[in-house]
Amino acid sequence: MLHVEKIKRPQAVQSGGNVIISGVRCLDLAQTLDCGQAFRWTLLSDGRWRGTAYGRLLTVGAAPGILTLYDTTLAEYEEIWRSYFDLDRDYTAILTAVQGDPVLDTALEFADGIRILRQEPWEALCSFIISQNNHVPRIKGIIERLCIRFGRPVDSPVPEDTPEALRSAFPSADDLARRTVDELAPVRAGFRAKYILDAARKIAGGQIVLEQLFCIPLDDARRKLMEINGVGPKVAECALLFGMGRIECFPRDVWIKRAMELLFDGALPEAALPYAGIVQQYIFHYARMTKLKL
DNA sequence: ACCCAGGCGACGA
DNA sequence: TCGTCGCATGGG
Repeated sequence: MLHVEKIKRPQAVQSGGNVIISGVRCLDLAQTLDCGQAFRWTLLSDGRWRGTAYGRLLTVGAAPGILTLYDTTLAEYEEIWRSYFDLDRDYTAILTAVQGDPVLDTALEFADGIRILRQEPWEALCSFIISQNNHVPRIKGIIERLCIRFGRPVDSPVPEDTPEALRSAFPSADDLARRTVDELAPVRAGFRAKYILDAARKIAGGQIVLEQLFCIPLDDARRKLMEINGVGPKVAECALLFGMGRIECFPRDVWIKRAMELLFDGALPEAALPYAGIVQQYIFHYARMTKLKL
């Protein structure tokens, strides 16, 4: 007997030069692109967002249940953006699974449109090396200057009004490995410059292969990343969560430490543990939005 | 002007 | 192993 199948997977169609994706749930672009997980997206005056990832420039807009990717193709959607926006993961099911704790539920109301983007591993690692002891606006500035100075031009058509920084891809580890601390000075990364170079060199030299860290045991992956000077437990956790799809990772920055102490008595609810990384981002966003103080 | 930030490494006890 | 301190810089 026939029955109407519930649409679980988003459906994408080409419409003129754009790709329109329907059946997209739990995606708020402002929350997702400006919640401190990625640093290369900007809000345009018309309400759309523009950013650069995987060497491509993208302009994206959203309506309830609909995501529109402008000036791109279904092929590029399948190659990059479907995974980037984590569209094959059922966030509704995750929200349902972790609900039940009154405090966590409050955080979820602030943040239930956040998705964990699947960023490039090297970009995530390098970005979170830069993030240490730093404010989000300044992290963005450093990454902008790094991309402008050392990144290669994006492999996409670039609209006229595009900010300079988005015209360049994130510089590869290979390209950065050849630079010196002095050459990085204009980026104004401070004491982090030497950390960026050590990371770039260990990856360019093959001592660390980021693609291997997607599926090996977590503690092995953590140890490997922490071979880099300037990568400790927090940065390693961020690289694994945001760059290598390890959603059980739980980076503890100052905001999360405050929230855990103040709101959760030190530990997440049991039901949240398999999705700790996603829940972490909900809590991070909630804590910052409410200026949570001890 | 001042505080502090999606921390980490070095150092001493 | 654990607490403390300096680090470069600049946004709010």
